[in-house]
Amino acid sequence: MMKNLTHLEFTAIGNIWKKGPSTAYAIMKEFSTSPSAHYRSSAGSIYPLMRRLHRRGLLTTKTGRKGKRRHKTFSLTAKGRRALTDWLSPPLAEGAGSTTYDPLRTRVYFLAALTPPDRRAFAKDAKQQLQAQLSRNLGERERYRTKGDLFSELAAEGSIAIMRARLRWIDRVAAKLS
Amino acid sequence: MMKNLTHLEFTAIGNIWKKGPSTAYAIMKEFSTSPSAHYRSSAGSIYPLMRRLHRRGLLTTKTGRKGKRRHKTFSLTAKGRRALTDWLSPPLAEGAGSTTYDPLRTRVYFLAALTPPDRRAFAKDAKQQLQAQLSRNLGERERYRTKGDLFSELAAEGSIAIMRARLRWIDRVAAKLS
DNA sequence: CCGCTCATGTAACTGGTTACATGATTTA
DNA sequence: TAAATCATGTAACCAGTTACATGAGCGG
Repeated sequence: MMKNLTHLEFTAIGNIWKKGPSTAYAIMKEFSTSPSAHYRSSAGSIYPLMRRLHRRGLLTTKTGRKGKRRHKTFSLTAKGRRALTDWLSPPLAEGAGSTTYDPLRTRVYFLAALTPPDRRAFAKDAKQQLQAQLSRNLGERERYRTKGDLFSELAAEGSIAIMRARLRWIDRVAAKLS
Repeated sequence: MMKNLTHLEFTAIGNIWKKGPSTAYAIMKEFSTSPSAHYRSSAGSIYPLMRRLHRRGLLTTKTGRKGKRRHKTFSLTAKGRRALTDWLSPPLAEGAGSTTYDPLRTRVYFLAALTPPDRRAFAKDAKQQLQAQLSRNLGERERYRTKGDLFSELAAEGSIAIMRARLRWIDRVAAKLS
């Protein structure tokens, strides 16, 4: 009955559930401050998305004013709430546990196309990027911890675990290159 | 000068470099047998993609025949080869080392929307999916090992490392839920 | 001879990107 | 008072999805 929403749509719904009634702008900001590159979404995607969810009956709108500035606040409907819990409940959509996309890994498949010194340069650069990202993720977890947001903290621990695994892996790759 | 190709385009180029001249069909099959959900591409994306790369001068075509059946074989040009090495060389495109998208992690952010028993059901299902995927990844590595394809084997080790990290993480999540 | 695989494509659609455009309010 | 932020949107574009369509060759 409820056909497949995109991951962006689910995340928007989830955000509204978590933070309460929000403007499209607030959702957009939330995405853009996320450490994951997947959620760097902009006005061009988020405003049509909110309209879509509204048309589908997952959100209600209320237009407010603050001085001369209007703003539209979106709230979850019962149907929207249900969409969220369905998304979180088994059976999880195929692919939820499947291999994630990793642009570094994809590159390693073709690393033989480089000369040995260039391969090492690749590994070095990759490692630096991973380390920089890891410290950002550690900061993110701290912020959630101090806010007392347990589930976001657990999620952030997920990214940390993955970043550490990728770091150890890239070290192994580098070791094989020398 | 060489503006951004998509990850799919780079992977197609990489495949041709690795396997030599290939038909669009062969590339398509290669993608569809990949364990990563990102490469489940189909005719509708791959044929236009190859044409695009050809128009851009990264590939050349040669039309052959086998009986009455025609097939177009694509080969890498020098420019295509250069696009591949550029893609693999530092500085790696921003985001190559950034946090990867993980549909399980995204869900955990909103897990508080479920009742405690449903949260545990989520974790259980997630774990099963991860385990199933992990064994597929182990098989993949074995296949590469026996073929003697070192870099693909290293790449496969990357997915294994990540899958294991996710498994340990989901266990920690499950532990926090009880 | 039936069904699968090889092989090539097209057409309609859709979600997301980039860039543009506007204007009010807040802050340095 | 200038710049940043809040807030809303549109328009052109593009890559990838789904579904359709065709036909040769091969193995059981």
